[in-house]
Amino acid sequence: MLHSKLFLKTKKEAPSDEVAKNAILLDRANFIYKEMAGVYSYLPMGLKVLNKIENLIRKQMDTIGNEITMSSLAPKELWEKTGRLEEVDVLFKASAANENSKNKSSNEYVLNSTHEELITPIALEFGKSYKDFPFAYYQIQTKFRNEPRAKSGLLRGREFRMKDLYSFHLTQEDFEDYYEKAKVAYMNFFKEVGLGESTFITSASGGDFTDKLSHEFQVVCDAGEDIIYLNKNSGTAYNKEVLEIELKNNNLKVEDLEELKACEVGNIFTLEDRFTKSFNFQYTNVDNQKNVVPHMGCYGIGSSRIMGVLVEKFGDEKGLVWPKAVAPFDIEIVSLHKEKNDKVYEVSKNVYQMLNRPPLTPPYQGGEEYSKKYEVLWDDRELSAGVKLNDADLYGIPMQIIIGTKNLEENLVEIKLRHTGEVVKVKVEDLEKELMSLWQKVF
RNA sequence: CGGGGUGUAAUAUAUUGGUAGUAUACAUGCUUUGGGAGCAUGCGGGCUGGGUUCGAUUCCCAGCACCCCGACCA
Repeated sequence: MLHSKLFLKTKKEAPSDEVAKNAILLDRANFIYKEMAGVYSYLPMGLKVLNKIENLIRKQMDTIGNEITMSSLAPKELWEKTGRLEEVDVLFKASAANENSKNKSSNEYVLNSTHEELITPIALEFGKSYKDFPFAYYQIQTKFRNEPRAKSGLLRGREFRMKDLYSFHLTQEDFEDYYEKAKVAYMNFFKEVGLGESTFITSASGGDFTDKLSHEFQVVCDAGEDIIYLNKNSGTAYNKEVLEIELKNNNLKVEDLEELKACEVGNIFTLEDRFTKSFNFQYTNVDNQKNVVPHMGCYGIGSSRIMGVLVEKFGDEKGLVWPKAVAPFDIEIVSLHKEKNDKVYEVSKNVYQMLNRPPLTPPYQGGEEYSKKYEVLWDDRELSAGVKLNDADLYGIPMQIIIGTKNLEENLVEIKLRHTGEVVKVKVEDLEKELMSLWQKVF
């Protein structure tokens, strides 16, 4: 991708109305655009990051469920049926009533904050026989919650991206087995996205539905709103709200645990028959008897929140720093050319053509030749060196190849690793080889 | 939802009860190119409503928006 084709203009100054690191850096770098409190649009590079995060989620979820997309808008009757229309006070309700319009429809809708009300009627169509079970569906979608207090950039929004998966089972044993599989898939994802070492599964209260199984996935992060207690010996952690019980159950003292600030990036919990009952979701068993499906589980990951957490954890004073698994590009060529026909420009162009490959698309498998190449952003703008070097640091692309007149006189270019600041000078003809070994060092 | 703070140009800000200034960005021209270049010219501004006043961007009140703390977080 040529930088000149990207539609953006970075900002030198932080926005006056933001304090959160993720909000400031993502705004300055033009990854996101603020529409209102807790509501952001995603600009080209921000969308690339979000998509990469969500594709990593897909990769894991495809091992335990089928992807679908449900509607954002729901008829309010579905929510009435479960009694949650008035119960959930973060619910956005929409009305089609418009006195000035010829369309006299006055239907009322819900902008879904979660999709139990949608998935259960869908599942009911297909889960007719005991032979159909178990099964699971997931989606990655925009959610709407009228948070009383949206805050901290992408960390707590009123409109945000989330993966939600729902599973249906006939026995407790089968449900628990699946629940553990989901945990594994979740931790695999957190490892891949660059948060493996700082993500902990914490037991938590079951919310409004049940006091049974419920777990949160907490990333240790100063910007987080939650407090977790980590048992360093066992590697297990507890949520503040269940601390007392867990201390008792595990025969521990508070002093044995480390208190840490954390941000909840995922949760999984037991719904039992809370929703299958509401919709009278019945299946036929082997004896030709009808029963309500007894076990349903719900599993969420906040993909846009993860983007914010990554910035909070890895961003530095110069700007964003992305793990290579989700960076908008693998490499940025910072081309300090004077004009579009000088030597620096020509060398940059050759390097770009040598290294660049188009973005991977599903199923995300390139050939061997393909795997030796990279997604490259070439800063081909005719701007001063300082602007380009600072922008490159701000974007946080893992590797920079800096090509300028001085080094080129000795046939050298620089490779800079963004996350360590390490700079290596290499001969132009050795560039491809050096890149391959340095790429391994990028986190 | 309770408490606190802030609303001036696309962005960041200054000043003032009487003609609103600077920087960035943007446009044009020339000079520049290894860490946010220089000169010149140009474009562009007081959240909304009410009150006080001869006169309000400034003072007062209300609303709205945004940020922070708390409550909340299905």
